Amino acid sequence: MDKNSRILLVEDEEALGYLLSEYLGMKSFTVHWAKNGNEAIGLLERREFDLVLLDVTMPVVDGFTLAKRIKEKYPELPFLFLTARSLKVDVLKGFSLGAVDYLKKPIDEEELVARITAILSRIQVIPPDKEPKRYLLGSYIFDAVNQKLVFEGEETGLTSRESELLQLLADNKNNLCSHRDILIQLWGENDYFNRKSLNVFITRLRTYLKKDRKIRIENVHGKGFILSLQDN
Amino acid sequence: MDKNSRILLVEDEEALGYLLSEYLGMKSFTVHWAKNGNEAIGLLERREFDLVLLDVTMPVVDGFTLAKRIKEKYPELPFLFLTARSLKVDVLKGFSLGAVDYLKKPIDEEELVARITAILSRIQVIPPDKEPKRYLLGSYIFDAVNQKLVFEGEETGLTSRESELLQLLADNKNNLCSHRDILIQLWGENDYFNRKSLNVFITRLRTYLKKDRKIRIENVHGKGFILSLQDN
DNA sequence: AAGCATATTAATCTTTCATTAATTCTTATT
DNA sequence: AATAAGAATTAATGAAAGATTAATATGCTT
Repeated sequence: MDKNSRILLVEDEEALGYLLSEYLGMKSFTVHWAKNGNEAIGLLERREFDLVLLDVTMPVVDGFTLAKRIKEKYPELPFLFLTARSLKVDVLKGFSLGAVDYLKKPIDEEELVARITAILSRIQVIPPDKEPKRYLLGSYIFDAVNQKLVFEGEETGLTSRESELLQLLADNKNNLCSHRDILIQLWGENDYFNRKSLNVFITRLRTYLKKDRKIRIENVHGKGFILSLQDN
Repeated sequence: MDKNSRILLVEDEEALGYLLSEYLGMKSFTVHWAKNGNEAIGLLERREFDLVLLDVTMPVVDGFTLAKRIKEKYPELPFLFLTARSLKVDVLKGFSLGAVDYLKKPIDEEELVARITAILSRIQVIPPDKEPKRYLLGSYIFDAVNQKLVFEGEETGLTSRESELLQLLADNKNNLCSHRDILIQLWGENDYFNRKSLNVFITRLRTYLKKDRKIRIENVHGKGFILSLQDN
């Protein structure tokens, strides 16, 4: 129905993933392509989607497991499977997990678009009042949805990138976030230039956070960053 | 929800029609079997259904034609095709007529049930929640029903759009309303021009609201707007 | 059909922000 | 200590988004 719907594509095969994201992009959907389940989970945490397109056979976190998690955390978010596993038990399992559709590869692209469109047009457009997601970071309160950082009542607006990055770090508080994961999650690609860009954002977050010494962003040389919070 | 749902089956083949109505009946759906398009039309007028299962190839009134009539007269009633015609053009035609699904014969009965169940479970029960019609916005009182904004006894009439927009923002006071949600909610579509239009209205609301500094419409770059109210 | 209120489109100007670049500072390795 | 790679910092840039004002179109009411 409404163009510009945001689709999360979870597909580990390079070729098919590329093909689909290009094709759907052409059809004026906004596509984010996660190459594995963990990437998908991260993206779901910090971006909004209207629909998820799931492969079943994937390493690490398979599609069924991912579907289960989606159903738990985002019960209103429609997802559908696109898979080579056409066994009846798999189909039934897919639907029993709450899938809206179960498509068998190879799928005709036009039919895929028709089915996606059919699904989206049946969705209620009532914005699901997303609760402000807040993190307690020392004396700071970080509101990820509204992109605000509050220190003693004084609030600072964050840009989208700043906010996404801080959220990713906060979700892994006191744990290492590798360059690689950060770049894949937020930039979609892990290359030299994006890494430079990441450094700039780290610096900016540090300046925002320097009012409370208990919280800081540490660097692990050659590995990544840790948002470390000293308790006491 | 899904149990005991009323299904209208439109199928001219005796054998398949019998089989399906028996099977679906066993699964505790209430099935009415129409053997041709005219019968179906008659039944639709006399009874209520939750879903229609349509064959395409039928004498007199074919499935596509029937689908068109259903869409016109009962736009909310979901229908799906079950047919031997698996040509791509037919599939696309089916969806373009508003079908929820398009199944190719022969279909596994269990899968059919799974798909029907999936469709029925997505039928939206729109909660008739009563919106508050009067809002306190700092020193302003906003009366959404009468589209009035009152500041120290002095009232300003708002236009419908202005009022709708302010109400949406007020319902999400201190929380981000994305462009997307605003546009879809108020304009029905999220495109370049409507977005420009939205900007104009934001400007207007801001001029109305500038008598009280505690209330203001903030912009979150690339995301949307926040009606922010400073307490105290 | 004229006149008014309202909504949309257009045109112009301003601001924001991610990225790139340039430079200095750190750390690890030899 | 010398070197190279990684990291931090600051500033510059250009494209996109937003704000504002004005002009046009749409639709009612009389």
